Amino acid sequence: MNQDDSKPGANFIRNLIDADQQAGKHGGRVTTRFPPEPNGYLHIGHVKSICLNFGIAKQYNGQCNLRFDDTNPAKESEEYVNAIKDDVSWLGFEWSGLHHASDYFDQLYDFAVDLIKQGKAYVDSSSAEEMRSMRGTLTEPGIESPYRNRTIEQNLELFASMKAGEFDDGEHILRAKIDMTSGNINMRDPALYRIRKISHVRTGDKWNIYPMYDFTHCLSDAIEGITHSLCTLEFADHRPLYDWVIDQLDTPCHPQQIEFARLQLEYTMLSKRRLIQLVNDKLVDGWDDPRMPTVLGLRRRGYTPESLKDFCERIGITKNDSVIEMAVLETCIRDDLNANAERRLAVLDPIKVVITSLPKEHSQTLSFQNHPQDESAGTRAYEFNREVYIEREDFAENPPPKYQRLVPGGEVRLRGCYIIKCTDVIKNDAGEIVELHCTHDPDTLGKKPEGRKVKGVVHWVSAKTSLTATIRLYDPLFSTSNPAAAESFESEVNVDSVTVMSNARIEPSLAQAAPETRFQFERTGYFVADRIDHSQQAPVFNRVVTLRDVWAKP
RNA sequence: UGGGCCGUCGCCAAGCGGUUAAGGCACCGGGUUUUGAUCCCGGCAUUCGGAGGUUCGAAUCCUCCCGGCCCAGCCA
Repeated sequence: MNQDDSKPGANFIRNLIDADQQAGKHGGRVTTRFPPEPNGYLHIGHVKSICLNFGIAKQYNGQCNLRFDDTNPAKESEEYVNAIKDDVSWLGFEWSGLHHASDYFDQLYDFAVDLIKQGKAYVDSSSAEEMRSMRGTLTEPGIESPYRNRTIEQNLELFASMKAGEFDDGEHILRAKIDMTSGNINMRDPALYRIRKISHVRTGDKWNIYPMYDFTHCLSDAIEGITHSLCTLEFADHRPLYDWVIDQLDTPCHPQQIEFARLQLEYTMLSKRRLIQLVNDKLVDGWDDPRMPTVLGLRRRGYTPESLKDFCERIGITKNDSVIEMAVLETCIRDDLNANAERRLAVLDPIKVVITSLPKEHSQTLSFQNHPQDESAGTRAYEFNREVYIEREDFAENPPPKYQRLVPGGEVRLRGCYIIKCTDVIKNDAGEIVELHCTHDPDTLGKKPEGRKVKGVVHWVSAKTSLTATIRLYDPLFSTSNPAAAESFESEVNVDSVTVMSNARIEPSLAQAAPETRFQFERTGYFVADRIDHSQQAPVFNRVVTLRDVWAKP
């Protein structure tokens, strides 16, 4: 429904790039990159960054690379690399170049040697603890390492030996020689290379030393000709170092690092470390659990790429430390599915209704519209019999005020069918309602009843032709709006966040739905055929989101 | 209390010296409706964290103050 090329909203980064374009910076070229570390699955926070980087490249007819920041072999794996590529593709983005920071290890090493030759980097043989104690504190300057004045020749030799594997992890480290008294701790002789005698997914055992983020990222950007290097706010303090490294070395260009605020969403938590914890502690069923804020989780839940992109467009890009309400995300998927999902009937918690005014063998084929606002979606045949199921909560013996569904002696319309009147409530020995007896008004099919108004409309399925299905309903994974702020976020987990309706009844065609097909089950919400568990024999649907419901509001 | 960053409606967010201070979400009405959905129409900041100052004119410039976020990995 949305025209795909609607103008993106203004934000400070686009304003800045407009100014760069105006000034002819980079010859008018715009190149961005999305640079994840392959140490976990992507979540909706990454989607914000992906939409920004790819969106800007598209807007300015530029390029956007996908680059894996794989400089810490201890944490990274191929599994994550593949998952990240799948997620970006599923979102609908195509990267211009696919790179790995490890592709640049040779060049990076040469840059480091260059720095040593300029006297701007040195090998420090202090232990990690010693380094920490010499770094100073937030308010006190650090002190210089006793190894800071080694000669260029000594440094060159030591660094070569580090590379050759002559030392163990932690024995030495390559540091930039900047300023131990800087107010910015990142400038107090930051580490550039550390010894890590473990093999790397892509470079195997070739390297005994691996470059640090601060040395790698800026140079990788420069090597790729990135013009605008967009990252989150916590890297703002690293920008002076980013610029320092590039300024010392002979690089193809000097990208501009620009920081924006990370996404924060209510009732969830976007921290890789903690998401891993949820998975490992089995608080969720995996990275693709429909309650997870991961791309895989949102996908399985039924969110569409379009809805996520719409979400990113709506929340904007700023440096404000803002927290987005869940309602925004839900509105995005409702808007998409309202326009694009076909309607079906399904009863989550069925109760049988016998229409006693109809003969036992009554069978009638009705025609239902697949979409109320879109004729082109067509119609489908829908069978009506003497026995149907309606939602248990659509009948009330003692209705609350303003209840407009079925009550004893009351009338309600079966959606797309007749108006029925409840004549008897059948209970078992325990006093539970097991069945309702109703009569129908034969003169109300496709027309309003004579002389009275019947407000309530209730969805239903035929007892004879409907199929049993499993339908999962979800609530937020956390019971508090800011679980990350809690002492132990795991105690904030909402233990009742999944409700499995295993006796739901669905109209028969639904069993044939391909996995990941989305529908609106009228009056109960938007649902998706589960991409893993759904089959024709055992249909399984997940509720993506409920319909907006003014009546249900607390 | 060192350095960096941020404060515009309940939640986001445009705005960049002259606007009646956009828009979205949420909320509150009202209309249409065989989904209490959708859709439509209307309402919703005389005010921009606070106080001073500059200016004919300030959310936009200056000063001070208040509040919040980030940084002391051989993680990214």
